[in-house]
Amino acid sequence: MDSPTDLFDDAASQLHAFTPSLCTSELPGVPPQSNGGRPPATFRPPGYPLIHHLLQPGGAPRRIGGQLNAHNTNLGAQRHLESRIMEEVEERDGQVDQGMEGGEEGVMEGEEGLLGVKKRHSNVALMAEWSRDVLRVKRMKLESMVVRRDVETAEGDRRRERGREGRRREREELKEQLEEARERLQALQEKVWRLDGGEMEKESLSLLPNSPFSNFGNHKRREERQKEQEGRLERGKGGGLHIEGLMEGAGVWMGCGGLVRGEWDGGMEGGDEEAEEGGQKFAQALKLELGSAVARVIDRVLRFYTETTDFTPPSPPPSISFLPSDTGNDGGRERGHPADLAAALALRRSHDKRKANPLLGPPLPAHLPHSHPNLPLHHPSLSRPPPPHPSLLPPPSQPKDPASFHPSSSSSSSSSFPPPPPPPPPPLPLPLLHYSMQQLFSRSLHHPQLPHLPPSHKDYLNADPFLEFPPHPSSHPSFPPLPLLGHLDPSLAHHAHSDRERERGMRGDSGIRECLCLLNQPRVYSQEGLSPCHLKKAKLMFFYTRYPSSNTLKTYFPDVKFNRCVTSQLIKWFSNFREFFYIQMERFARQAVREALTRDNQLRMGRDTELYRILNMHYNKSNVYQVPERFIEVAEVALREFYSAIQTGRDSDPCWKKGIYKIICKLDSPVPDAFRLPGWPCDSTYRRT
DNA sequence: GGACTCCCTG
DNA sequence: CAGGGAGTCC
Repeated sequence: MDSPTDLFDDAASQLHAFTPSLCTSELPGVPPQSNGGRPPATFRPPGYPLIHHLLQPGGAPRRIGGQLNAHNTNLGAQRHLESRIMEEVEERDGQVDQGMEGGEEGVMEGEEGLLGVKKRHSNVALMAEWSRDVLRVKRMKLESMVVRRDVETAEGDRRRERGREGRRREREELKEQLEEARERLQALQEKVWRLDGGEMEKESLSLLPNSPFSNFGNHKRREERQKEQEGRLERGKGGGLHIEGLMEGAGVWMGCGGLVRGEWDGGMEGGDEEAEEGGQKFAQALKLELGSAVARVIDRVLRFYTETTDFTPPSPPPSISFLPSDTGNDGGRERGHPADLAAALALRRSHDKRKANPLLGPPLPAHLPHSHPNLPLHHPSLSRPPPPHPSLLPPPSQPKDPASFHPSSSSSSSSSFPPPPPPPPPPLPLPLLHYSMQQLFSRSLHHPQLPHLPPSHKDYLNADPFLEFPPHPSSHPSFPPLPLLGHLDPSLAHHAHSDRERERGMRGDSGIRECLCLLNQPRVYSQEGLSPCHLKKAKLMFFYTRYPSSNTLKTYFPDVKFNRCVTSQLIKWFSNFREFFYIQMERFARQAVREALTRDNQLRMGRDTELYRILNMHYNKSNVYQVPERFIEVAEVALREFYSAIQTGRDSDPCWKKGIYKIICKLDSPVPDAFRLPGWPCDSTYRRT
């Protein structure tokens, strides 16, 4: 963690372990056990994970941060711009010659134009966008250079014959084309800026005259500017860093510039073999330089925010800090450590972008008591075997139990409703630098330090006996996120952790854990009303408790400011849940009576039954929470009670359901502690990412 | 009387 | 899912 490159690498690796795209379902054909539910190593190899795509021969325009959230209005325009830029590069394939040298100069100056804008633009989010734009331009340049080298090699013989005169003509044509391209780029840039809210200063467009395809030559001017920039960077260290310093000081192209002027140019001036050799050298050096330069940029930006946040909190309580003060001397845990920040940034970003996405990874009840002490296993009116009833201990993974109760069991549709497959994982938001920085920091400031956690919130960081993993965590959508595991059950976390450690080259994740710890802390400001997220949580809670007390509700909705209205609304919700539950039970029980399904196993609610599907659809619509076995047991009890009452004619009594209600209300089980987490399950922090 | 629940209705 | 009436329990 000494060099910025290492730092960047480490942060990226940590991000890797928590990125939402790391879902096997997104990568068909990839054995889950081999990658732990994450993409194959080729997706982002160690070394420069985030810039790997930059170094692909074909440019591999896989946009790391391409998946912006829906409310980012720049997304479309930026993607468009990017693709157009790539087209520009491809258009020049086979045409680019030494004239590009001037184009490179244009890149440099274009960057400076960008940087000049950044200096005036304090918006953090935009800065991040800018940084990506800069990187994109650089990538484009890299690709054009590689393409140029290939073209040079292929056309070497021909060029030898044509001689210098032909090249001169080519160069002139190129200039024209480049000029044309420059204008198109300008138009695209203007579009982007307009989308940015139009608050860019006119000067921001200074990029355009200095675009990558103009201003041939003029090295001297550039060097002077570099010196000037370095000077500014030094000054910035004294009085607060400027964004320009971050970017310029990274010296992304300084090393390459030397190569361009030296070996590359020399090769071009000399023989063709020399040119080829120089080109290869240049390409190699370019790769290396680009990798480290990007790392430096990231590092500087992160460092910038680390330092900036030291003095910019709007009204932070005295005790507030990003990380606990007693986290030891681990470098990765240092307050505001860039790696930590990078990880947290990505988490916050994914959080912000996937508010509406389904949760992933809630627990299953582990060590679940398979028979409740008050569980009515056998109704006297039913000619069933005495308890323990075998149907209350169903094999959880029965693919298809022909004897299971199917609501429309007479039809072939009875088993045609397996639980729908989990929805595809949300797109991968990976960029490190965006408005999420602001989100992260503003939110972090609202989080008290860990030591200030109220006892009740420290408790739920402990192991939870009702947490359980699916048989194949790596491939199951309910696999909880590592941080949650770590908080809830260290032993469970260990298993997942070890896999991730292997993948990440045995790097520690203490830093990211701290960040997640931070994000998991309760909000200082309670919410007045109930949100759809609360409704979602309430529905999932129904899997465990049908009759929660108001105190229980208060416990499990810590981020809600309770008043009479909110309390009664929550209670009303559960009343509605029960109503739906009982209606379904009665409905399917009556159907069973009609079809004379008297055998025990015909009154079961397997996971492949219609009844299960309906209940799952109602309480777990996104189907990303595995219905706990306990709930299935309770539902089966209710089903049998209804069946028994109907079969024996007790349903003629107006109060015939009351006995059933009384039985069911005794079957409540504890709600997993994960439900106590504020923001759960909607907060992406708690999802498998 | 307050809290809670069920039932009905929209 | 919410509103409201009616019933029950403490």
